[in-house]
Amino acid sequence: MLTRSEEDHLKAVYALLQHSDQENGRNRTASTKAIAERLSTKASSVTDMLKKLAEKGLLKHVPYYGVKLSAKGQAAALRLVRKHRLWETFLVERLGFGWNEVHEVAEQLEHVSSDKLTNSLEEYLGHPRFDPHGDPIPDRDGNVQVRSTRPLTRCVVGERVRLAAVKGPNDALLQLLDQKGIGIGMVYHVRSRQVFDGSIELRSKEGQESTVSEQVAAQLLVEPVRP
Amino acid sequence: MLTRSEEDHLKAVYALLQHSDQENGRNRTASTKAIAERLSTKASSVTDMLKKLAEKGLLKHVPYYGVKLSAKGQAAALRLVRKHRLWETFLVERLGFGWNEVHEVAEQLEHVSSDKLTNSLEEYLGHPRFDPHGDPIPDRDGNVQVRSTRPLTRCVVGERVRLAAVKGPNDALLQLLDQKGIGIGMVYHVRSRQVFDGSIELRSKEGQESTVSEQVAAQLLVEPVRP
DNA sequence: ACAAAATATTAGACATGCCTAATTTATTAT
DNA sequence: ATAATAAATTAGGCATGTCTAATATTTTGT
Ligand SMILES: [Mn+2]
Ligand SMILES: [Mn+2]
Ligand SMILES: [Mn+2]
Ligand SMILES: [Mn+2]
Repeated sequence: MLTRSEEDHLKAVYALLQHSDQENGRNRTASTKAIAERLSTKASSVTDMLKKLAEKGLLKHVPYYGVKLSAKGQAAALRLVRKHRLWETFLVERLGFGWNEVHEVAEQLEHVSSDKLTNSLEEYLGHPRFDPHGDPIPDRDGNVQVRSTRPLTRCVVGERVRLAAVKGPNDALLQLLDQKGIGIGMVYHVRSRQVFDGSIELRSKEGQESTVSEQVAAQLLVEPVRP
Repeated sequence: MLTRSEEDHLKAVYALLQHSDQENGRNRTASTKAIAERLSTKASSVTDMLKKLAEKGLLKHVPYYGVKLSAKGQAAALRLVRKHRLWETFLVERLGFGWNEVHEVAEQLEHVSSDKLTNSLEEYLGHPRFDPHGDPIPDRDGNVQVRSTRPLTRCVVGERVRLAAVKGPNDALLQLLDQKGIGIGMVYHVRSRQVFDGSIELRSKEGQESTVSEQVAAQLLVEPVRP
């Protein structure tokens, strides 16, 4: 049985390792400071918790270097991520929450422990594979759908892409996207890219034109359109 | 902001006061020992918590006598009861849980704090007025439906009654009722009552006959059938 | 290569919530 | 009315999770 704080620490480590895996090479390690920032605590508190989790065999801690998850820790983190994203999906799909309103509540709901609940919820939602922000929902065995996405900033003019996910589901960013009518799953034609500020002009399949700044484009993860 | 433990203590006090109000006269008080039993803790821990809650103005604590809820405490308890019963309803109605499987999970879910979540859930469920055990769900202002129910043991032969609620939703009891096909809302004709053991024979509107022991009958709360 | 800066850990403290054992107060039985 | 019993509180202790300040180690900049 893990406490709420233990679970949150594991999830933070998992998220940071995901990020660094994607940006730098494989096999990076999560830093104490980054974990503390993500959880709004202090580095010293994180060190304490890392020692505790290492003793429980959930992660490997090399003092002054950082941590990696053990198989057990990875599994626990994935179970939490699974619950978080299933609840987010429930809140948006069934209760009519906006995709920018779900994070805090899911942050609480994810800690409810009942396998029957988690699996029933998944079934009730029709086994969704992605959450409202486009992030993949791990299945009950901890398998995560892998997709080859890249930021919209890496696209060239003329490409057709589908918006797969939003990187840092920040509240203000999600509201901006709502206003522009930009949403997960939509397909866009990259019309132009300004040299001056890096802003990008998009046109949806339905003919809707939108311009996004470079800052926004960097947060939009797109995937190639199949056909 | 109340902690989980504070909330659970308030709810225990509320439940005990409800019980004693119904059985004895009005204005009874909840005892330290009863609270401890209900929460599976020790009396000394309860005393600590009662002092804390009294300082916060949530209840009135007269040492060596017992506690009553203040208006603030009553409101907080009712919010918790509301969430508990809404979640139980969700689990049964939407996720297909059995009515004997919901308590533990609802015990966790009730502590998730988000008014938007609670109210959306209520609306999603179609503003249910009773939970799967027949207990009334307080509305967002803390109003609770009052019904005049009595245990089946107080009925006389020949009466027609509707099963309104199950008193102590004990797991084994609920399973027994499931097996006999007895459920909330069903209307029964009281056919006979044995002098020897107090067992009662019932016949449902649909013609299904069931016999229940006195022990079971004492837990079945019934209300008069409207005509 | 070294000093300065950044990052991490340790030491020591505090709040919370729980426990056991000892003590106080209330209830009950004779 | 008093003694025995039950219930409640207090005292003292422990685990958890957090903090600040002091110290250790690594990384960075020149
Ligand atoms: Mn969380
Ligand atoms: Mn998400
Ligand atoms: Mn609870
Ligand atoms: Mn119930």
